Amino acid sequence: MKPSQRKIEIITTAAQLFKEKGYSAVTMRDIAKAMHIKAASLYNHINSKQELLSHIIISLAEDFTTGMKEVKTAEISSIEKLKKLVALHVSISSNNTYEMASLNNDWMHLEAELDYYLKLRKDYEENLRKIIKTGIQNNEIIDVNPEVVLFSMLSTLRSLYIWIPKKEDLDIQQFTQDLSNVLLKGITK
Amino acid sequence: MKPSQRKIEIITTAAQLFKEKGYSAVTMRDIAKAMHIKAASLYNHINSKQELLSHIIISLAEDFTTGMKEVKTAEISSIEKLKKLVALHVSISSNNTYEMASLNNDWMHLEAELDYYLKLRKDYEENLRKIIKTGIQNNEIIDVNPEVVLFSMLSTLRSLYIWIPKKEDLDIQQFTQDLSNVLLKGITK
DNA sequence: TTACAAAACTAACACTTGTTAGTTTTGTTT
DNA sequence: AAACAAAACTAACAAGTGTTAGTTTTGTAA
Repeated sequence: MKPSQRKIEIITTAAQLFKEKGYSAVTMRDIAKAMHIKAASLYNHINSKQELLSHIIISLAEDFTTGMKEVKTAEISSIEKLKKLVALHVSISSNNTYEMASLNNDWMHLEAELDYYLKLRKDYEENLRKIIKTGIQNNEIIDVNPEVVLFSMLSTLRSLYIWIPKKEDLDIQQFTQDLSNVLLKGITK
Repeated sequence: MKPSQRKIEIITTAAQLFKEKGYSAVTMRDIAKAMHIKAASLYNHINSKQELLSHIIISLAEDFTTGMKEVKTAEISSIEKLKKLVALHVSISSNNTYEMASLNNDWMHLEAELDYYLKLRKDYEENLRKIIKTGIQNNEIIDVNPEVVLFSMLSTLRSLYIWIPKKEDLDIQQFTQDLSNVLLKGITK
């Protein structure tokens, strides 16, 4: 059973508030007020506050997992794979700026689905690590500690949700290109 | 009047808990329990929960401000300035892994000192932006959107506190060197 | 040993939290 | 107009929140 329209509205409102103050600091009364109803009315549509967080984070995490699966099985070079992952992150982040905040900052407040989330994240990181290591073996990527490359890329990609909405008239395609250049080719002449 | 030893212990304990769950999800009873005392006893040493957060964030932010002031007035190339900033972030982050979490994730819960914090952060970002722009004009840095460079560097540097403690026997000097290479020269051969 | 301050304690406060139960309103279909 | 479900409401709960007041314990200096 997929969520009703009203439930989706509640989840979206919750995500917006979670981005501003974090899951723990947002009360059910805050969410209700933003929707111009009373807190108790929310429970005609949802089961718990936790369910809101869970839906926001898990569906996003699964989007990333799906994207990674496509990239890693593609028959392209390691560098091309990394470029595709940059595009994946820009795409998902620009379409889910609120939800990405929860994914990054509130995952530790997951209860029932914490283990599942952690597995998805670990798998994602290991796939990315493999791509980088293969790239080094292939001589596509410089011979530097792969952990540093992994860390640096992932840090930037995970912060996109903060920056994208700050730039009003952002050309997503141009931005993706620029970011790929900076991340892969560096900034030095 | 500088904080007493016991007050420093409370702040440190608080910072550790804030890193795990965030400011809002940590109660005074949590902090007290971690110190094997009762919550009310904390108030013999501190004035409020807010004071804990404020001390953690503001003193760190001022460290960065001090570091930036030294870098920007140094008579070195733009690239050298960026290298110094990488070293500054690695140094502060590795010595304050708990506190850095609050700086990154809980600044919005500051009350009296929110405006001051925002000013420090804005000034820091503008100084970094200036260094990057000068580097582009100097032909030291490739001609790409400086906002993308700023964003990419800062995202990575701000996430150091997550990664550094995960690597147990990390050679800080080597790591600083590797990170500078990856951020400035890129990863492509 | 007495005196005193530092630092712990117990008890309680006013308020906020997520959530439930039961009821009324709203809107649509017969 | 009658019937029914969807979605709002009021009222309340048990538990947890930061903090205060007043008291007792602990450790140290006279």
